[in-house]
Amino acid sequence: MATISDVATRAGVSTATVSRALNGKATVDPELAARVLAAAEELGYRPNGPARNLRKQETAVLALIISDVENPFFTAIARGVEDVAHEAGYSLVLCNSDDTPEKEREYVDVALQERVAGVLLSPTGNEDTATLLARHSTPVVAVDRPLPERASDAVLVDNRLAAKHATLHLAGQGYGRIGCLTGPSGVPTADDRLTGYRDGLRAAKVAASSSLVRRSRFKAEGAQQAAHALLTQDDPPDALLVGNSTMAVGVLEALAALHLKPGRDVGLVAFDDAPWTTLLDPPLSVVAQPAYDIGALAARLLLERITGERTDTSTTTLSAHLVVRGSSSC
Amino acid sequence: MATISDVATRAGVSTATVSRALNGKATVDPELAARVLAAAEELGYRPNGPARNLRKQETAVLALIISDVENPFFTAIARGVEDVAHEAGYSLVLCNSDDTPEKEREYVDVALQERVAGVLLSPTGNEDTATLLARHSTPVVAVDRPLPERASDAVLVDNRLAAKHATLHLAGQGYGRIGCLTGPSGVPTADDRLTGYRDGLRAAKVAASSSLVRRSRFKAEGAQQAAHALLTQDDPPDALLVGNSTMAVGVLEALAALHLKPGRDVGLVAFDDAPWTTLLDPPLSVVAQPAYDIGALAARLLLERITGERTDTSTTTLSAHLVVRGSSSC
DNA sequence: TTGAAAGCGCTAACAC
DNA sequence: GTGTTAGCGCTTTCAA
Repeated sequence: MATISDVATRAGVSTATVSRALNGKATVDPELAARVLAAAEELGYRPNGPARNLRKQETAVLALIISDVENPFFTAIARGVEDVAHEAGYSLVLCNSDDTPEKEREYVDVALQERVAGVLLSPTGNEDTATLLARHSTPVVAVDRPLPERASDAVLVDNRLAAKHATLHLAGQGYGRIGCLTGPSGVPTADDRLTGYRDGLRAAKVAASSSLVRRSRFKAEGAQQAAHALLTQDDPPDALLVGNSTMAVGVLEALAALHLKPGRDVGLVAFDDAPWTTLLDPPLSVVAQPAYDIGALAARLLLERITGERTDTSTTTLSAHLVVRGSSSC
Repeated sequence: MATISDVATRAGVSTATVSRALNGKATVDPELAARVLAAAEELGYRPNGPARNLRKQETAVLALIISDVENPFFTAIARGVEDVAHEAGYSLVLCNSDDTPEKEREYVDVALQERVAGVLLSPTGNEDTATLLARHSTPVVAVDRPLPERASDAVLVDNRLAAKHATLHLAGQGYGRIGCLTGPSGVPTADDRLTGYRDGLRAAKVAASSSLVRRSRFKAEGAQQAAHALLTQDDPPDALLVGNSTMAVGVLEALAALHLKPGRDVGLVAFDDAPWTTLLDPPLSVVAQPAYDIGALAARLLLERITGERTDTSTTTLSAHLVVRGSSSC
């Protein structure tokens, strides 16, 4: 593959001039610049990224570490990040941590090695990855979940408030035994939603009971089992606040298997809007999170920090909004 | 950030020894190796990726260029690719081409610049990106769609046959005016599905009519409009083969707006299985594609080519299978 | 405005 | 088994 000196030879100039011409530096004779451009074109020259990165001690790459690209919520975030990154001339390395501290740690290591310009991290709650990044002074923005014990930029959603609103809504619809199916303990979003749910019960003066709360991974399968257990126990809930749209699939399957109809038999509100929620009968009430915006904003913050435009740390909390549909009214 | 010579100094050895020790070369005195490891650990040393990449003239990075990560089919592919890549110690750069030749071209340029080890490409049908890659002898594997006019590795799905089967199934269920809603002209998967649909009509001896065929982007919105137009015209179809699950959302919305029920009023089969398809009433019949496997296999092929284990080009065509549910029987 | 030359951090000959 | 050294391809002083 052609190098900068091949181009220089062909254009009859030095490599310095080629570099300057190709990078659009002002101080280059137009005629020489044209010759350089032509030579580069003829040779199909592409600057060697690693060489440039080494020399400049910086790369135009961001890393996005999320739990799972197959989760539509994270996909939307990824899309937001990618759009902004691409716009700014940055590439995006995608990493699935599967919510395991080991994989997260491994990916942070890769990011550090490759000297990525910055990292967007939806942390598992594992402390050392954050300190690791800090030690190497790589800019980080926490996405969807805060970084434990460390002041860093973060773009979050007010899950607690959203869960409270959703719970109040269910109570207002006349459901009296409202349950909650949330994600694993220790995952901030899961915990916040549970706390918000309890806030809601309290505000609505509805009795809380630990038998109405279940946790599972943020996946359909676990949620299905948990929902089944919840609905077949003594004194089952008559409504359910569900942790995300993937879990909602499991819950809806469990309901169908028990011949229970959403809304009529069991009131339902799930976190995350998804295109298919309106197709159900009845359509699913949801807490819609601005996932794309989270990603786009986080990427913008990260870029600002990378370029040094901003040095103070900021936590932005976006709000989610309740979309009431048929599944939450008897 | 600590460099290899910092580690060398601290361990009291040369940089060569550090390099050897850290890369697990056999010929290093165990005691020295231990000292090196300790020094590296103490300094929080991370080898400089760009420097190593420059020196070795290779990177452990793959690029995945797909039309849209928000499409669950591509997401599943991405996940398959990432799992295999990660297993082999490779990172993955994610690129959304939005099915535009310009963005695709742009991303191929980036991949070339960064000297990625290989590219997984779901091409728009634009010829020059393929030749570009070939000119620079970067290994490529085409994913989901073949590379135009060029012998390269490819992992495809037999869309034509699958579409034929689906159409035959609809005909067998007694639908007599079967329509087809597929993707943009020129996108091979869209065209193949249309061809297969026509194969099916012919085999079933059902009359074909161009008024029963519509195209739109592989998105819900376009599909909704197209479906609406199709269903409100004179002599509307009584069944529809739909191009993918995203389009299916649009079609189902259009049906609901017209108070038409899938199955009873309009038979429906859509490409791509999705978790929510079983939640509908009636559940949606689909053509399930092995998306994760496509990604995983493509990544494996690419890695084999990168390492030189394989030099002959191969085209693997996986088959999709029809999953009959309620939406395709009156 | 242009060129010569140093050097980013690493690995791989090569010499010892 | 270990050290010395060249050089990957680029950008950026520094001189001219």
